[in-house]
Amino acid sequence: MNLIEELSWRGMIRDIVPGTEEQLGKEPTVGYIGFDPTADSLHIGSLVPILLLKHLQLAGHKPIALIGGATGMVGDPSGKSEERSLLDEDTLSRNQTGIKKQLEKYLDFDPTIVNPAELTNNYDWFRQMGFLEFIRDVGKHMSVNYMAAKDSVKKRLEGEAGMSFTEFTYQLVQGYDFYWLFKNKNCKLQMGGSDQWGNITTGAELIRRMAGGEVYAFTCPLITKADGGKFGKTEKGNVWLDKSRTSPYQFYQFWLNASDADAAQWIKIFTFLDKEQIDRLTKAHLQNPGARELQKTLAREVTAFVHGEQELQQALATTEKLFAGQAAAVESLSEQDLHDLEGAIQREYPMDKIIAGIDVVSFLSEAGILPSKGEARKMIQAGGISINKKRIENVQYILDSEALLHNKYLLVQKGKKSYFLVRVSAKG
RNA sequence: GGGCAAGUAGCCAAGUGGCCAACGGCAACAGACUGUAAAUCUGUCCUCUUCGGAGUUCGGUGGUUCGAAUCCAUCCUUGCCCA
Repeated sequence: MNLIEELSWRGMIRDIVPGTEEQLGKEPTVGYIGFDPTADSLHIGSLVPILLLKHLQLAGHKPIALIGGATGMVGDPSGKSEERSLLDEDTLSRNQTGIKKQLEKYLDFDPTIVNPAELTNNYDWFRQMGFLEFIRDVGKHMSVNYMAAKDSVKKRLEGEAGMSFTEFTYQLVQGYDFYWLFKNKNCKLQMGGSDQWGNITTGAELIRRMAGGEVYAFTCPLITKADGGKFGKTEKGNVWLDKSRTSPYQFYQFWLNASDADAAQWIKIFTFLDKEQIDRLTKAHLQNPGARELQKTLAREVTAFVHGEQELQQALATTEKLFAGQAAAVESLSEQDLHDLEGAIQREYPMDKIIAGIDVVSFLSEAGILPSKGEARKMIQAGGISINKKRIENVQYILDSEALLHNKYLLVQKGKKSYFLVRVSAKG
Protein backbone atom coordinates (compact mmCIF):
# COMPACT_ATOMS: atom_id res chain seq x y z
CA MET A 1 0.00 0.00 0.00
CA ASN A 2 1.47 3.36 -0.91
CA LEU A 3 1.20 6.46 1.24
CA ILE A 4 -1.87 7.86 -0.44
CA GLU A 5 -3.71 4.54 -0.33
CA GLU A 6 -2.73 4.17 3.29
CA LEU A 7 -3.98 7.60 4.25
CA SER A 8 -7.10 7.18 2.17
CA TRP A 9 -8.47 4.16 3.97
CA ARG A 10 -7.71 5.88 7.23
CA GLY A 11 -9.94 8.71 6.13
CA MET A 12 -7.15 11.21 6.26
CA ILE A 13 -7.42 12.63 2.79
CA ARG A 14 -9.94 15.14 1.74
CA ASP A 15 -8.60 17.21 -1.14
CA ILE A 16 -5.67 16.22 -3.26
CA VAL A 17 -3.82 17.82 -6.13
CA PRO A 18 -3.88 15.54 -9.18
CA GLY A 19 -0.56 13.84 -9.72
CA THR A 20 0.38 13.73 -6.07
CA GLU A 21 0.29 9.97 -5.87
CA GLU A 22 2.48 9.64 -8.97
CA GLN A 23 4.99 12.13 -7.58
CA LEU A 24 5.27 10.21 -4.32
CA GLY A 25 5.70 6.98 -6.21
CA LYS A 26 8.38 8.44 -8.44
CA GLU A 27 10.90 9.66 -5.89
CA PRO A 28 11.44 10.36 -2.22
CA THR A 29 9.73 13.68 -1.80
CA VAL A 30 10.12 16.51 0.65
CA GLY A 31 6.82 17.53 2.24
CA TYR A 32 5.90 20.09 4.83
CA ILE A 33 3.19 21.19 7.22
CA GLY A 34 2.99 24.44 9.09
CA PHE A 35 2.32 24.73 12.82
CA ASP A 36 0.86 27.79 14.43
CA PRO A 37 2.76 29.03 17.45
CA THR A 38 -0.40 30.27 19.17
CA ALA A 39 0.37 28.38 22.36
CA ASP A 40 3.53 27.03 23.90
CA SER A 41 2.28 23.50 23.64
CA LEU A 42 0.60 21.57 20.91
CA HIS A 43 -2.81 20.13 21.60
CA ILE A 44 -4.43 17.07 20.18
CA GLY A 45 -5.73 19.04 17.22
CA SER A 46 -2.12 19.32 16.07
CA LEU A 47 -1.69 15.62 16.44
CA VAL A 48 -3.17 15.06 13.00
CA PRO A 49 -0.56 17.10 11.13
CA ILE A 50 2.13 15.42 13.21
CA LEU A 51 0.78 12.05 12.18
CA LEU A 52 0.70 13.09 8.55
CA LEU A 53 4.37 13.97 8.77
CA LYS A 54 5.05 10.73 10.56
CA HIS A 55 3.30 8.71 7.88
CA LEU A 56 5.23 10.63 5.27
CA GLN A 57 8.48 9.80 6.95
CA LEU A 58 7.54 6.15 7.44
CA ALA A 59 6.88 5.96 3.72
CA GLY A 60 10.42 7.04 3.04
CA HIS A 61 9.87 10.71 2.33
CA LYS A 62 11.32 13.68 4.13
CA PRO A 63 9.09 15.67 6.46
CA ILE A 64 9.60 19.32 7.28
CA ALA A 65 7.78 20.87 10.17
CA LEU A 66 7.46 24.56 9.69
CA ILE A 67 6.86 26.74 12.68
CA GLY A 68 4.91 29.79 11.70
CA GLY A 69 6.93 32.36 13.57
CA ALA A 70 6.14 34.96 10.94
CA THR A 71 2.68 33.87 9.93
CA GLY A 72 1.77 33.56 13.60
CA MET A 73 2.30 37.28 13.83
CA VAL A 74 -0.27 37.86 11.16
CA GLY A 75 -3.06 35.43 11.90
CA ASP A 76 -4.74 33.07 9.51
CA PRO A 77 -8.30 34.03 8.65
CA SER A 78 -9.18 30.51 7.48
CA GLY A 79 -12.11 29.13 9.35
CA LYS A 80 -12.31 32.11 11.62
CA SER A 81 -15.20 34.49 11.64
CA GLU A 82 -13.23 37.22 13.28
CA GLU A 83 -9.73 38.54 13.28
CA ARG A 84 -7.74 37.23 16.14
CA SER A 85 -5.49 39.23 18.33
CA LEU A 86 -1.86 39.45 17.44
CA LEU A 87 0.77 37.88 19.61
CA ASP A 88 3.84 39.75 20.64
CA GLU A 89 7.31 38.54 19.75
CA ASP A 90 8.21 37.29 23.20
CA THR A 91 5.18 35.07 23.42
CA LEU A 92 5.81 33.79 19.95
CA SER A 93 9.39 32.87 20.57
CA ARG A 94 8.48 31.14 23.82
CA ASN A 95 5.77 29.20 22.03
CA GLN A 96 8.11 28.22 19.25
CA THR A 97 10.59 26.74 21.66
CA GLY A 98 7.90 24.71 23.35
CA ILE A 99 6.51 23.37 20.11
CA LYS A 100 9.89 22.53 18.75
CA LYS A 101 10.64 20.41 21.77
CA GLN A 102 7.45 18.47 21.32
CA LEU A 103 7.82 17.85 17.62
CA GLU A 104 11.23 16.38 18.25
CA LYS A 105 9.56 13.65 20.25
CA TYR A 106 7.41 12.41 17.43
CA LEU A 107 9.51 12.65 14.33
CA ASP A 108 12.89 11.19 13.60
CA PHE A 109 15.45 13.95 13.30
CA ASP A 110 18.44 11.65 13.28
CA PRO A 111 20.74 13.12 10.59
CA THR A 112 22.29 9.77 9.81
CA ILE A 113 19.17 8.37 8.21
CA VAL A 114 18.31 9.17 4.60
CA ASN A 115 15.17 11.13 5.32
CA PRO A 116 15.59 12.90 8.63
CA ALA A 117 12.83 15.28 9.64
CA GLU A 118 13.67 18.91 9.61
CA LEU A 119 12.41 21.93 11.47
CA THR A 120 12.21 25.38 9.99
CA ASN A 121 10.78 28.67 11.03
CA ASN A 122 9.42 31.02 8.44
CA TYR A 123 10.46 33.95 10.59
CA ASP A 124 13.98 33.14 9.40
CA TRP A 125 13.26 34.17 5.86
CA PHE A 126 10.65 36.79 6.56
CA ARG A 127 12.70 38.61 9.15
CA GLN A 128 14.93 40.41 6.72
CA MET A 129 12.38 40.81 4.01
CA GLY A 130 11.07 44.32 3.65
CA PHE A 131 7.53 45.23 2.76
CA LEU A 132 8.48 46.71 -0.59
CA GLU A 133 10.49 43.69 -1.50
CA PHE A 134 7.58 41.46 -0.70
CA ILE A 135 4.94 43.33 -2.63
CA ARG A 136 7.26 43.75 -5.60
CA ASP A 137 8.64 40.24 -5.83
CA VAL A 138 5.73 38.23 -4.55
CA GLY A 139 2.59 40.33 -4.60
CA LYS A 140 3.17 41.22 -8.20
CA HIS A 141 2.52 37.64 -9.23
CA MET A 142 -0.86 37.23 -7.70
CA SER A 143 -4.03 39.00 -8.67
CA VAL A 144 -6.38 40.31 -6.06
CA ASN A 145 -9.19 38.66 -7.96
CA TYR A 146 -7.57 35.30 -7.47
CA MET A 147 -7.01 35.91 -3.79
CA ALA A 148 -10.47 37.26 -3.19
CA ALA A 149 -12.02 34.18 -4.72
CA LYS A 150 -10.69 32.03 -1.86
CA ASP A 151 -13.33 30.77 0.51
CA SER A 152 -11.64 32.17 3.57
CA VAL A 153 -11.70 35.62 2.01
CA LYS A 154 -15.07 35.39 0.35
CA LYS A 155 -16.86 34.36 3.49
CA ARG A 156 -15.46 37.25 5.39
CA LEU A 157 -16.24 39.75 2.68
CA GLU A 158 -19.81 38.56 2.60
CA GLY A 159 -20.12 38.39 6.35
CA GLU A 160 -20.37 41.17 8.84
CA ALA A 161 -16.94 41.07 10.35
CA GLY A 162 -14.97 42.26 7.37
CA MET A 163 -11.31 41.61 7.04
CA SER A 164 -8.18 43.62 7.51
CA PHE A 165 -5.53 43.97 4.86
CA THR A 166 -3.20 42.02 7.10
CA GLU A 167 -5.46 39.02 7.10
CA PHE A 168 -6.09 39.29 3.43
CA THR A 169 -2.37 39.10 2.85
CA TYR A 170 -2.03 35.96 4.90
CA GLN A 171 -2.46 33.50 2.06
CA LEU A 172 0.33 35.16 0.13
CA VAL A 173 2.64 35.05 3.10
CA GLN A 174 1.95 31.37 3.61
CA GLY A 175 2.16 30.80 -0.12
CA TYR A 176 5.59 32.29 -0.09
CA ASP A 177 6.65 29.74 2.55
CA PHE A 178 5.88 26.99 0.11
CA TYR A 179 7.79 28.83 -2.59
CA TRP A 180 10.78 29.32 -0.32
CA LEU A 181 10.82 25.68 0.71
CA PHE A 182 10.47 24.65 -2.90
CA LYS A 183 13.40 26.80 -3.92
CA ASN A 184 15.68 26.06 -1.00
CA LYS A 185 14.69 22.61 0.19
CA ASN A 186 13.29 21.11 -2.97
CA CYS A 187 9.99 20.73 -1.14
CA LYS A 188 7.26 19.64 -3.52
CA LEU A 189 4.48 18.71 -1.20
CA GLN A 190 2.36 20.52 1.31
CA MET A 191 -0.13 18.92 3.65
CA GLY A 192 -2.52 20.37 6.17
CA GLY A 193 -6.03 20.50 7.50
CA SER A 194 -8.78 21.01 4.96
CA ASP A 195 -9.12 24.62 6.13
CA GLN A 196 -5.67 25.16 4.66
CA TRP A 197 -6.64 24.15 1.16
CA GLY A 198 -7.01 27.72 -0.03
CA ASN A 199 -3.67 28.79 1.34
CA ILE A 200 -1.99 25.73 -0.05
CA THR A 201 -3.29 26.23 -3.56
CA THR A 202 -2.19 29.85 -3.45
CA GLY A 203 1.29 28.59 -2.69
CA ALA A 204 1.20 26.13 -5.55
CA GLU A 205 -0.01 28.86 -7.88
CA LEU A 206 2.75 31.16 -6.71
CA ILE A 207 5.37 28.52 -7.40
CA ARG A 208 3.98 27.97 -10.86
CA ARG A 209 4.14 31.66 -11.64
CA MET A 210 7.38 32.58 -9.93
CA ALA A 211 9.41 29.50 -10.71
CA GLY A 212 7.44 27.54 -13.22
CA GLY A 213 7.52 24.63 -10.77
CA GLU A 214 4.97 21.91 -10.30
CA VAL A 215 4.11 21.04 -6.71
CA TYR A 216 1.62 18.78 -4.98
CA ALA A 217 -0.58 18.81 -1.94
CA PHE A 218 -3.32 17.13 -0.04
CA THR A 219 -5.38 17.97 2.98
CA CYS A 220 -6.87 16.01 5.81
CA PRO A 221 -10.48 16.46 6.89
CA LEU A 222 -10.95 18.37 10.10
CA ILE A 223 -11.55 16.05 12.98
CA THR A 224 -15.06 16.30 14.30
CA LYS A 225 -17.23 14.58 16.79
CA ALA A 226 -20.26 12.64 15.68
CA ASP A 227 -22.51 14.84 17.78
CA GLY A 228 -21.15 17.97 16.17
CA GLY A 229 -19.22 19.12 19.20
CA LYS A 230 -15.71 20.46 19.08
CA PHE A 231 -12.97 17.90 18.98
CA GLY A 232 -10.37 17.98 21.67
CA LYS A 233 -12.20 19.79 24.40
CA THR A 234 -13.09 18.55 27.83
CA GLU A 235 -14.60 20.31 30.79
CA LYS A 236 -11.08 21.34 31.64
CA GLY A 237 -10.49 22.89 28.25
CA ASN A 238 -8.02 21.85 25.62
CA VAL A 239 -6.33 18.50 25.70
CA TRP A 240 -2.63 19.20 25.43
CA LEU A 241 0.27 17.01 24.44
CA ASP A 242 2.38 18.43 27.22
CA LYS A 243 1.98 16.26 30.28
CA SER A 244 2.33 19.13 32.69
CA ARG A 245 -0.83 20.58 31.17
CA THR A 246 -2.82 17.43 30.57
CA SER A 247 -1.61 14.51 32.59
CA PRO A 248 -1.21 11.19 30.81
CA TYR A 249 -4.08 9.90 32.91
CA GLN A 250 -6.37 12.70 31.73
CA PHE A 251 -5.09 12.23 28.22
CA TYR A 252 -5.91 8.53 28.35
CA GLN A 253 -9.33 9.30 29.79
CA PHE A 254 -10.08 11.70 26.98
CA TRP A 255 -9.71 8.97 24.38
CA LEU A 256 -11.37 6.35 26.51
CA ASN A 257 -14.44 8.55 26.71
CA ALA A 258 -14.84 8.73 22.95
CA SER A 259 -18.27 7.78 21.74
CA ASP A 260 -18.65 4.63 19.66
CA ALA A 261 -18.97 6.51 16.42
CA ASP A 262 -15.98 8.72 17.17
CA ALA A 263 -13.80 5.87 18.34
CA ALA A 264 -14.31 3.98 15.09
CA GLN A 265 -13.25 7.07 13.18
CA TRP A 266 -10.43 8.14 15.38
CA ILE A 267 -8.72 4.82 15.75
CA LYS A 268 -7.96 4.87 12.05
CA ILE A 269 -6.56 8.34 12.19
CA PHE A 270 -4.72 8.43 15.48
CA THR A 271 -3.17 4.99 15.68
CA PHE A 272 -0.79 3.12 13.45
CA LEU A 273 -2.68 -0.15 13.69
CA ASP A 274 -3.13 -1.73 10.30
CA LYS A 275 -6.37 -2.25 8.49
CA GLU A 276 -6.71 -5.86 9.52
CA GLN A 277 -6.32 -5.11 13.21
CA ILE A 278 -8.77 -2.26 13.08
CA ASP A 279 -11.33 -4.28 11.15
CA ARG A 280 -11.10 -6.98 13.75
CA LEU A 281 -11.52 -4.52 16.60
CA THR A 282 -14.45 -2.84 14.94
CA LYS A 283 -16.17 -6.15 14.47
CA ALA A 284 -15.52 -7.16 18.04
CA HIS A 285 -16.90 -3.88 19.18
CA LEU A 286 -20.11 -4.37 17.25
CA GLN A 287 -20.66 -7.68 18.93
CA ASN A 288 -19.98 -6.42 22.39
CA PRO A 289 -20.01 -2.65 22.54
CA GLY A 290 -20.11 -2.64 26.30
CA ALA A 291 -16.56 -3.91 26.48
CA ARG A 292 -15.41 -0.78 24.67
CA GLU A 293 -12.48 -2.53 23.09
CA LEU A 294 -12.29 0.20 20.49
CA GLN A 295 -12.01 2.99 22.99
CA LYS A 296 -9.56 1.11 25.14
CA THR A 297 -7.29 0.30 22.25
CA LEU A 298 -7.52 3.81 20.91
CA ALA A 299 -6.68 5.31 24.28
CA ARG A 300 -3.81 2.91 24.85
CA GLU A 301 -2.26 3.44 21.44
CA VAL A 302 -2.47 7.20 21.39
CA THR A 303 -1.27 7.60 24.95
CA ALA A 304 1.68 5.35 24.25
CA PHE A 305 2.55 7.31 21.13
CA VAL A 306 2.33 10.67 22.80
CA HIS A 307 3.60 9.94 26.29
CA GLY A 308 5.43 6.65 26.01
CA GLU A 309 4.86 3.20 27.41
CA GLN A 310 5.75 4.03 30.96
CA GLU A 311 3.31 6.91 31.31
CA LEU A 312 0.66 4.77 29.72
CA GLN A 313 1.12 2.11 32.38
CA GLN A 314 0.73 4.75 35.06
CA ALA A 315 -2.43 6.03 33.44
CA LEU A 316 -3.81 2.52 33.19
CA ALA A 317 -3.00 1.84 36.81
CA THR A 318 -4.73 5.00 37.94
CA THR A 319 -7.74 4.24 35.80
CA GLU A 320 -7.87 0.76 37.23
CA LYS A 321 -7.85 2.02 40.80
CA LEU A 322 -10.46 4.65 40.27
CA PHE A 323 -12.89 2.90 37.99
CA ALA A 324 -12.37 -0.84 37.96
CA GLY A 325 -13.39 -1.30 41.53
CA GLN A 326 -16.53 0.77 41.24
CA ALA A 327 -18.07 -1.78 43.51
CA ALA A 328 -15.07 -2.14 45.76
CA ALA A 329 -14.92 -0.03 48.84
CA VAL A 330 -12.45 2.83 49.01
CA GLU A 331 -10.86 1.12 51.94
CA SER A 332 -9.47 -1.41 49.53
CA LEU A 333 -7.16 1.23 48.13
CA SER A 334 -3.84 0.99 49.85
CA GLU A 335 -1.83 3.97 50.94
CA GLN A 336 0.51 3.25 48.09
CA ASP A 337 -2.39 3.14 45.65
CA LEU A 338 -3.51 6.57 46.67
CA HIS A 339 0.00 7.90 46.71
CA ASP A 340 0.45 6.72 43.15
CA LEU A 341 -2.70 8.24 41.72
CA GLU A 342 -0.50 9.97 39.26
CA GLY A 343 -2.78 11.82 36.96
CA ALA A 344 -5.73 12.58 39.18
CA ILE A 345 -5.97 16.17 40.17
CA GLN A 346 -4.15 16.75 43.42
CA ARG A 347 -5.10 19.18 46.13
CA GLU A 348 -3.68 20.08 49.51
CA TYR A 349 -5.65 20.78 52.63
CA PRO A 350 -4.57 21.65 56.18
CA MET A 351 -4.94 18.91 58.76
CA ASP A 352 -6.04 21.06 61.68
CA LYS A 353 -9.20 22.12 59.91
CA ILE A 354 -10.17 18.53 59.37
CA ILE A 355 -9.46 17.60 62.94
CA ALA A 356 -11.60 20.48 64.10
CA GLY A 357 -14.32 19.32 61.72
CA ILE A 358 -15.35 21.30 58.70
CA ASP A 359 -18.54 21.54 56.69
CA VAL A 360 -18.27 20.08 53.18
CA VAL A 361 -19.28 23.27 51.49
CA SER A 362 -16.38 25.23 52.91
CA PHE A 363 -14.05 22.34 52.37
CA LEU A 364 -14.88 21.99 48.69
CA SER A 365 -14.37 25.64 47.96
CA GLU A 366 -11.26 26.04 50.13
CA ALA A 367 -9.64 22.98 48.60
CA GLY A 368 -10.24 24.50 45.19
CA ILE A 369 -12.47 21.72 43.98
CA LEU A 370 -15.27 24.14 43.28
CA PRO A 371 -14.83 27.86 42.81
CA SER A 372 -17.14 29.08 45.55
CA LYS A 373 -19.30 27.96 48.40
CA GLY A 374 -22.40 28.73 46.44
CA GLU A 375 -21.31 26.44 43.64
CA ALA A 376 -20.27 23.76 46.07
CA ARG A 377 -23.69 23.90 47.66
CA LYS A 378 -25.44 23.67 44.32
CA MET A 379 -23.30 20.79 43.23
CA ILE A 380 -24.05 18.86 46.40
CA GLN A 381 -27.74 19.55 46.03
CA ALA A 382 -27.58 18.25 42.49
CA GLY A 383 -26.05 15.06 43.83
CA GLY A 384 -22.76 15.63 42.08
CA ILE A 385 -20.30 15.23 44.93
CA SER A 386 -18.96 12.08 46.46
CA ILE A 387 -16.23 11.77 49.03
CA ASN A 388 -14.49 8.45 49.35
CA LYS A 389 -17.04 7.11 46.89
CA LYS A 390 -19.97 7.92 49.14
CA ARG A 391 -22.35 10.51 47.84
CA ILE A 392 -22.76 13.55 50.02
CA GLU A 393 -26.49 14.03 50.44
CA ASN A 394 -26.51 16.79 52.97
CA VAL A 395 -25.14 20.27 52.55
CA GLN A 396 -24.57 20.43 56.28
CA TYR A 397 -22.34 17.38 56.30
CA ILE A 398 -19.30 17.77 58.53
CA LEU A 399 -15.99 16.26 57.54
CA ASP A 400 -13.63 15.17 60.28
CA SER A 401 -10.64 12.92 60.73
CA GLU A 402 -12.92 9.88 60.57
CA ALA A 403 -13.21 10.45 56.85
CA LEU A 404 -9.49 10.36 56.15
CA LEU A 405 -8.10 7.42 54.26
CA HIS A 406 -4.83 6.25 55.72
CA ASN A 407 -4.91 9.33 57.92
CA LYS A 408 -4.11 11.72 55.13
CA TYR A 409 -6.16 11.33 51.98
CA LEU A 410 -9.61 12.23 50.82
CA LEU A 411 -10.89 11.03 47.50
CA VAL A 412 -13.35 13.55 46.16
CA GLN A 413 -15.45 13.00 43.08
CA LYS A 414 -17.21 15.69 41.14
CA GLY A 415 -19.65 13.95 38.90
CA LYS A 416 -18.83 10.49 37.78
CA LYS A 417 -15.49 11.01 36.17
CA SER A 418 -13.64 13.88 37.79
CA TYR A 419 -11.50 12.70 40.66
CA PHE A 420 -9.59 14.86 43.07
CA LEU A 421 -7.10 13.47 45.51
CA VAL A 422 -6.83 15.73 48.53
CA ARG A 423 -3.72 15.35 50.65
CA VAL A 424 -4.34 16.49 54.15
CA SER A 425 -1.22 17.56 55.92
CA ALA A 426 -0.07 19.70 58.77
CA LYS A 427 1.48 22.34 56.63
CA GLY A 428 2.28 25.60 58.32
C1' G B 1 -14.57 63.62 5.57
C1' G B 2 -20.35 62.75 4.49
C1' G B 3 -24.79 59.33 4.77
C1' C B 4 -26.99 54.81 6.70
C1' A B 5 -27.03 50.49 9.97
C1' A B 6 -25.33 47.78 14.08
C1' G B 7 -22.76 46.72 19.15
C1' U B 8 -27.16 42.55 24.80
C1' A B 9 -24.30 37.00 29.20
C1' G B 10 -19.04 31.69 26.32
C1' C B 11 -21.66 31.92 21.24
C1' C B 12 -26.30 32.96 18.45
C1' A B 13 -30.41 35.89 19.63
C1' A B 14 -35.17 38.39 21.83
C1' G B 15 -36.25 42.65 24.53
C1' U B 16 -37.43 49.35 22.60
C1' G B 17 -39.26 53.50 30.06
C1' G B 18 -41.09 50.03 35.46
C1' C B 19 -43.67 43.15 35.49
C1' C B 20 -35.49 42.60 33.48
C1' A B 21 -30.28 39.31 36.02
C1' A B 22 -32.92 40.17 30.96
C1' C B 23 -37.51 35.19 26.30
C1' G B 24 -35.50 31.38 23.31
C1' G B 25 -31.55 28.23 21.10
C1' C B 26 -26.49 26.22 21.21
C1' A B 27 -22.38 25.05 24.13
C1' A B 28 -21.03 23.74 29.19
C1' C B 29 -21.77 21.31 34.15
C1' A B 30 -24.62 17.86 37.29
C1' G B 31 -28.62 13.93 37.94
C1' A B 32 -31.62 9.56 35.90
C1' C B 33 -30.94 5.64 32.19
C1' U B 34 -26.37 3.05 30.34
C1' G B 35 -21.13 0.69 28.79
C1' U B 36 -16.57 6.07 32.51
C1' A B 37 -20.91 5.40 25.03
C1' A B 38 -24.90 7.72 21.94
C1' A B 39 -29.90 9.31 22.12
C1' U B 40 -33.53 10.88 25.63
C1' C B 41 -35.56 13.13 30.06
C1' U B 42 -34.57 16.49 34.50
C1' G B 43 -31.87 20.37 37.04
C1' U B 44 -28.06 24.35 37.00
C1' C B 45 -26.04 27.95 33.93
C1' C B 46 -23.51 36.94 35.78
C1' U B 47 -20.82 36.98 40.79
C1' C B 48 -21.04 36.08 46.03
C1' U B 49 -24.41 34.03 49.69
C1' U B 50 -25.45 32.46 56.61
C1' C B 51 -30.22 30.26 50.69
C1' G B 52 -33.57 34.86 53.52
C1' G B 53 -30.95 37.66 50.12
C1' A B 54 -26.77 41.00 48.55
C1' G B 55 -23.84 43.04 44.56
C1' U B 56 -22.42 44.13 39.35
C1' U B 57 -24.41 43.93 33.99
C1' C B 58 -26.95 45.12 28.13
C1' G B 59 -19.87 48.98 23.58
C1' G B 60 -17.63 53.61 26.87
C1' U B 61 -18.83 58.21 29.30
C1' G B 62 -22.22 61.91 30.74
C1' G B 63 -27.35 63.30 31.03
C1' U B 64 -33.16 63.17 31.22
C1' U B 65 -36.46 60.55 34.70
C1' C B 66 -39.20 58.62 41.02
C1' G B 67 -37.32 54.69 37.63
C1' A B 68 -33.17 53.26 31.54
C1' A B 69 -30.74 47.50 28.07
C1' U B 70 -34.76 50.67 26.47
C1' C B 71 -35.01 58.21 25.75
C1' C B 72 -31.03 62.31 24.76
C1' A B 73 -25.79 63.85 23.97
C1' U B 74 -21.01 62.41 23.04
C1' C B 75 -17.12 59.12 22.15
C1' C B 76 -15.26 54.21 20.55
C1' U B 77 -15.67 49.81 17.40
C1' U B 78 -17.70 47.25 13.05
C1' G B 79 -20.35 46.81 8.40
C1' C B 80 -22.55 49.07 3.94
C1' C B 81 -22.84 53.35 0.56
C1' C B 82 -20.63 58.11 -1.12
C1' A B 83 -15.98 61.27 -1.46
